[in-house]
Amino acid sequence: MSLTPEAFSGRVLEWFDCHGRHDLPWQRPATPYRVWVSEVMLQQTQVATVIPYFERFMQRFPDVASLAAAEQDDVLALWSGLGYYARARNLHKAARQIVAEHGGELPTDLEAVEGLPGIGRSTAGAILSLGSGQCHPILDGNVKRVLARFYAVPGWPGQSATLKRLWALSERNTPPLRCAAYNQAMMDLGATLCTRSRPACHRCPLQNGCEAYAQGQPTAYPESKPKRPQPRRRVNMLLLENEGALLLERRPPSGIWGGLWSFPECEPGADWRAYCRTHYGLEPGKATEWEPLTHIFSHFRLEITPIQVQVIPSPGQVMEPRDTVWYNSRSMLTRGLAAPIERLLAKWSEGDPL
DNA sequence: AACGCGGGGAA
DNA sequence: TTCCCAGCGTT
Repeated sequence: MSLTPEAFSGRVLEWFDCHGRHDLPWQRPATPYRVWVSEVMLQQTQVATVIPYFERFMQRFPDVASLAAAEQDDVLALWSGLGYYARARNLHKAARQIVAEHGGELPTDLEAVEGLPGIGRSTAGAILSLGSGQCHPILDGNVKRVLARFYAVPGWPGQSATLKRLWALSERNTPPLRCAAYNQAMMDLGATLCTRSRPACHRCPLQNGCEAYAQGQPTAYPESKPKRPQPRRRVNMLLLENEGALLLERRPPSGIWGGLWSFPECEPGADWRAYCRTHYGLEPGKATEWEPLTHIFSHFRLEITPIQVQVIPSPGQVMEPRDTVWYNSRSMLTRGLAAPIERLLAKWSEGDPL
């Protein structure tokens, strides 16, 4: 015999008033724009990590108009280190779309919000409930976990049947009154008590009635994604150095580290000296191979072998038309950099004090 | 070393 | 419709 929706949301709201989070940066004030930016940052990232990024972002881009007017480089620069850079590209694209198609204000219609790049059903529901006082259900990772445990929902949320059930449960329990508080409460519950490992069931307002708890194994829900072996990829990164500066090149607009700045890459077996000449018009000289470093993605591991090469412009060769810049450790770089690239630059700067 | 996160786009 | 992609922090 499970709880009525009113009883479920009542318990959650009562808990929220005492133990929920009421002073997150995007809650004061909770405008649609601020909630939007925060929700996108929170899509793949935990609250503690997001907070400093959010503060910097709001300083630089306080509203839709300033974000829309910015260069993508400046947006990616503020996103450097957060990961999943498609989020930043979509945020920027959506801001321009809002200026072009919605008069510079976030639309207040659920379907219109959901139509913006980077915003799906859950993020749209969060923006309009937390930011505009409307009532819509949400289903982020925290809510999925709480509901999957309380109702012992089998399967993992990547399966369409499981996802459908979870959405139905979220819809059913979301109350028309205090909807924003309820949504925030469910996220807080999942983030602080009903955590992935070691949930604090003894403090949970939903303990009584929770089917996973009754079974004695709350962490069995939601089931985890079936995993497969991870392929390994190797790449050489060329740290081309000339007069105390390193060559950086912008990566293609989509894919890994899309739009970010990185080093020229070359296949492990390839002739990187010839590669320097033909693609960059640079004559390679003295070279040092660094210790490889491994960067882990969810679906593969990337083994990077950095090769530091002294280069001079080659008289006979011309650099191909490429999006490049010479990085000098004294110059402030306001461009997006992936985490391992940032580390390599730091390491290079240490070895090359100016 | 394994895990999880929300949405987009290709298959 | 179903996979596959992506980058960190946490455990």
